[in-house]
Amino acid sequence: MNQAPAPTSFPSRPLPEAHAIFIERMGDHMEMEGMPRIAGRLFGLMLVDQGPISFSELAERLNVSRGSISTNARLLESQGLILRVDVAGERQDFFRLADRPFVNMLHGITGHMRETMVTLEECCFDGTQSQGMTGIRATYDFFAEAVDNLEALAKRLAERNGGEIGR
Amino acid sequence: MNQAPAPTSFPSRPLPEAHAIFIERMGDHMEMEGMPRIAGRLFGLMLVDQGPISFSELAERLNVSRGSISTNARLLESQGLILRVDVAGERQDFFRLADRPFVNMLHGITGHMRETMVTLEECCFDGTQSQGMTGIRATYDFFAEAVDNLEALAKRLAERNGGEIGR
DNA sequence: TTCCGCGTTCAGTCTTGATTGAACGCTCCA
DNA sequence: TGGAGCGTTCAATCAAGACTGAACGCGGAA
Repeated sequence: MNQAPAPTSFPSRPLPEAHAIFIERMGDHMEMEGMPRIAGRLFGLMLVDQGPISFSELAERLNVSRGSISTNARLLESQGLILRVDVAGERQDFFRLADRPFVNMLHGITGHMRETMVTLEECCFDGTQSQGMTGIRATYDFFAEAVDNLEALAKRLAERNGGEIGR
Repeated sequence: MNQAPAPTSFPSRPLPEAHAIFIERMGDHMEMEGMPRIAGRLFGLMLVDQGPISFSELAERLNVSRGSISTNARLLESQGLILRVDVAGERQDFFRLADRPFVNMLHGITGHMRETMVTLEECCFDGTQSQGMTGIRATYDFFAEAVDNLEALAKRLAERNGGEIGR
């Protein structure tokens, strides 16, 4: 969205064309989802090269500032999509893809939905019995069912070893 | 997000407190989802008062300009969340809640995901067999499974008459 | 102790997009 | 035919927040 550095950026260590496209697509997608575009590109890069990749190499291959890597790597880390790891004899931080990034992603989504549900409870259960209450209850029930559904999907993915990406 | 007119706005025809809170919460939620805040508040209003409500009454009750109602009502209409209806002897447009707004909402979500999947196919199936391909395939498969899951949920909701909100 | 490499933070810049209000065109009624 | 009511559109305004680059603080090495 904001300040796209270049329509398509080619990293210093060239990637197969398909990989480069994939990375940009993940940037597009994450941006649509309300996250910084760089976070999406970073996640995309780690999906094609599961690392470990050093902090400064990330900045080079994505053509972004170190500040952006710092911010966005922390973001992905906090969501359980990537891991910060030590590499023997190296002072730099290294990152690799988390073990089940998509399972963790689903948990992040349902976590947010649960938070919204908590704020909705204030309206749902205020004691009064007005006409409009049925729509509010229906909304709450919809959230509840969606959360159940997504968590069931997460559970299924987690139990399947095919759900494991990365090492 | 942008330019919130007031922390909490109370419509000209006062609503029960819980309804007013609910409307703002839906504004918050839709905003988080990347939609205009007014669209969320409008959807929230129609969930508690399923109408038909006239165009100008919507503007009054939400304390926003007619231009905003025009834009956002069209948006919700395009997503199948509300319906524009005729009211006998009235020149104004009226709106009511769609019959299964949440089912339609799910279809909108899966529609977007399918579009993303199409763009991913370009990278997935380019013939080459590089190492990073497994991550790309895993991403694609995750999307496919999530779409199946959400569409199954939509189908279940649609088949249940409890899924019907509005008249 | 000094220097250098490294990650974080923050002020500054810039883009996006939400919202408004006015102008417009349409339709219906007098 | 004129005017009023109605919905849409568009330029202008404004806030949010993405990204950068520089400054900073913290080690470890010389």
